[in-house]
Amino acid sequence: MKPTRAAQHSAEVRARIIEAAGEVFAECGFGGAGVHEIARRAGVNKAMLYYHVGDKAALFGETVTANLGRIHAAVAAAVAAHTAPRERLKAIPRAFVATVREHPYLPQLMLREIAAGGPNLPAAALAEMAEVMRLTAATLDDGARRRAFRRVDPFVTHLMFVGALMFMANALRLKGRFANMLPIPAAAAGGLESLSDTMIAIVLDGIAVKKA
Amino acid sequence: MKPTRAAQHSAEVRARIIEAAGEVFAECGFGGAGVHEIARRAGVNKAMLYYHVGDKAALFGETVTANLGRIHAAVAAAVAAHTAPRERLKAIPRAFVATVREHPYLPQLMLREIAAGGPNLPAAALAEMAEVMRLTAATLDDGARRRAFRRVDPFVTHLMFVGALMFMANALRLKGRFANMLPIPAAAAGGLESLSDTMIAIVLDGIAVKKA
DNA sequence: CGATGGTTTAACTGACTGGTTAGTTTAGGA
DNA sequence: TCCTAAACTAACCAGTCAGTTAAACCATCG
Repeated sequence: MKPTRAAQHSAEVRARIIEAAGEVFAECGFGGAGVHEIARRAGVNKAMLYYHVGDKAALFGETVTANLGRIHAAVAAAVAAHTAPRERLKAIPRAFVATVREHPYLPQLMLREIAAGGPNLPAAALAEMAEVMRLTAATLDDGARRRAFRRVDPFVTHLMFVGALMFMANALRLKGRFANMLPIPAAAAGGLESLSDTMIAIVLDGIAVKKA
Repeated sequence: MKPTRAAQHSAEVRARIIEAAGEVFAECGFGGAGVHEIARRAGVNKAMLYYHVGDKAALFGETVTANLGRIHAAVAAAVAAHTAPRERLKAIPRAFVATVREHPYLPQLMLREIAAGGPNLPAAALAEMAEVMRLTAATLDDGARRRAFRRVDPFVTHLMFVGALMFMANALRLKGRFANMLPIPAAAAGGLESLSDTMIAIVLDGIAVKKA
């Protein structure tokens, strides 16, 4: 009812802070990140972090929850946009990749969060994760009902997709340093999109030759 | 030529330090880890870290390289122990899992290292990684020659296996907090071994039903 | 015995950390 | 125009950090 100019500005500052926190936490980890640097990148005084958001842990929690929300929204839209099981399943990693393209620090942040074991993860963040997993499960179930998919464990499948994608997104940054010791892999040249598409193709049709 | 008692003791202290460093880096990340805590767990004075190994970055590099070496050795042994392509490929994630069972902090450490982008990774560590990837590639190539496997990108396949495994190993620690919001997944009850076996089965035979 | 050199220790330093607070500026309604 | 509350700042605090140093320990060997 009252989107006064002040309130708008306040929300914008808060958003800037959370975005900056995402970058810094992704680059340095929770322990390595400094609130001073977060304030610097957000272009605000350090005390404003505490005024608008809270202490370092709150900053972290807000950041992670916001990013999980983005992923959830993207995956939900992708699933809704397709009906054919195969295309629908393919769309899930693509939604991840598209979100990552907009927020390049996201995979780093997520990997760090998972590695940390989530001591600073609010329940809301867990709920977002569970929602996304449910979307994968529903897609797999729908595909199985329509005789397009075999019945596979949705929990394992989802973890595999997400884990592999997040890992790949981060591993890509090491590509340059591998140049001397490995033949440059074809699929890596196209970036994360290419890796993702190659992966989903392998998982859909399997590695083993089809038995007669 | 001179495994004097003193030199032996020195090597043992060094090993204790590197083991302790692995634990602490895994739990807290590079930035969050304190050299004081590493020394405490190793049961040595803080200054001994600098005497036997070096500064914090050196400690980290040595730790990561040592653990990658363990994985490399385990995977190499697993590949050598099997000849049938399917069994050989299955053995690779199992080797990972077995190594993780002996060193529970390993997946955490690896995930954090990948997330960090490896600024403290010595070339030796990269070389170990490349060697392991080559083992996967060789297994896939052998399987394809023997008409047991389709030709798939070995780079993507390897990253997918390793990424998914490391991610799952870490995600398992969140299992308890998901209990209220998700039906407890069957495969998760058996721990990482079960998840790994389920995953490899999915990837080998694919999600899609086989076309006639 | 005493000298030697690798090993270990406690004490210390200066830089930096997350977090607070007293006080100032700005916007908006009466 | 004045007043109030929100937004903001600079300075500061107490504690922690990685890293150093000088002195002491101790096994070995002449």
